[in-house]
Amino acid sequence: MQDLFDYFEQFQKLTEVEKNAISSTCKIIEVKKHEILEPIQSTSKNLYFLKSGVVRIFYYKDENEVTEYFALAGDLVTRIKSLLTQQPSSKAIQVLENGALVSINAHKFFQLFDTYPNIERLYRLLLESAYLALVERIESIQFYSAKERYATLLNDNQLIQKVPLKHIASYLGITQVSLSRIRATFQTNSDTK
Amino acid sequence: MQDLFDYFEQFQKLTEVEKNAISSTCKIIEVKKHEILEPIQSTSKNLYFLKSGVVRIFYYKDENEVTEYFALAGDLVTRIKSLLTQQPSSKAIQVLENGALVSINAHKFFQLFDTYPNIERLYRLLLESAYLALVERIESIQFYSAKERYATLLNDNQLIQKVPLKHIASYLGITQVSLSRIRATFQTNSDTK
DNA sequence: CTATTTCTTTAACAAATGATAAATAATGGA
DNA sequence: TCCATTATTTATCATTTGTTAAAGAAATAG
Repeated sequence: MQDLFDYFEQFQKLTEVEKNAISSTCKIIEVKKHEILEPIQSTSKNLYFLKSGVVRIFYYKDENEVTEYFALAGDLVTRIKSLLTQQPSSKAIQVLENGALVSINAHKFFQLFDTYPNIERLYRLLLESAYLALVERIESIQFYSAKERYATLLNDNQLIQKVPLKHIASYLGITQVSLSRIRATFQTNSDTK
Repeated sequence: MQDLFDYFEQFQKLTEVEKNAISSTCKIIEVKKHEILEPIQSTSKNLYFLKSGVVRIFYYKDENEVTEYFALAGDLVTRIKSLLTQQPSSKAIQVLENGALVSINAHKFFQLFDTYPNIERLYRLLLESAYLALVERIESIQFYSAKERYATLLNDNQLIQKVPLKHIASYLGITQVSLSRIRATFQTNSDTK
């Protein structure tokens, strides 16, 4: 669990008591490639912290899978809307590479807030950080071409090596064919446009 | 200030003491059409709650204005990245229709968190709500055509009547010419696709 | 190791959007 | 009210992305 606390403490310093309280809401689970960690239509009960491996969140739009989010080691993974509303989710969490994650019982974790304001603060800071990341993602989606977004992914991420390109395509909001075309232009001409 | 508290109490019930504490961080200001409330390159010090009028957040991408967000009465307005990082913002807040807003001093407001965990909770719940709205916006941007998004704006919003179409176009991530074309198809044929 | 399935690329054509220019329409200030 | 400015639409052509189909490459199960 140390890696989880290292991550948390980038946001908020925690006492041993607080860490123990958090530990009591967590368990470590191993996951295997292709496994559906949380299926579509289930109601989310957990937050996950990815220790190793790769997972994604995806959903269907008109028969087609759309990947909404990729997580690598050190990332948090949640179907947050379902978690907060306790409604069934239209999204699923799937494992793309074998790994291990910390599963945090959200109900128990949220209950800690009344006793430990510092844990609520940690959570608040995590949310702020996630919020900022989303704002940047919106700018990237809305105001950059697919080619520019792919170029950014190439720089930012080890993702390209680890996940099927069809998932990358839907994550970028384009078809796989279109992504192939874009990739082809990167072979010869390494502009970004 | 009552409308602000009505809004807040949808998220978290507040005591009189807490409301007074919040009031001490606020002032009401009147704003006029075209006024730049916070210019580009300034560092954001305030959160705003719009009592009346219309404002937008915009920035420049390659000489072109891009509208990121519209706020109507009852909405919160923040350049959140700058507010949280205290770095100069690449974005500006501009008034589109005369109105009034509650300006909340962020530094003072955040300081209340140590004394009033309930106010931090309120803020946390506001963040959660804003986060969910962003997730939905991403889905809307990434997986619906400009035409579908415009149709949604038509239904959801009084915005269309109140703000110049060029701002709507950049908000939708398309050119004004393209929006004009889309609007033309709505005259004859009221499909959405 | 081979066969089958899945993934990725390529091609050809269609549809949507962008860029530029010009024509109308609407708005705001003197 | 009239003029000047700004906003919106229309037209034309270029570019990007989508769709469908098929071929080639890679991964996986038996």
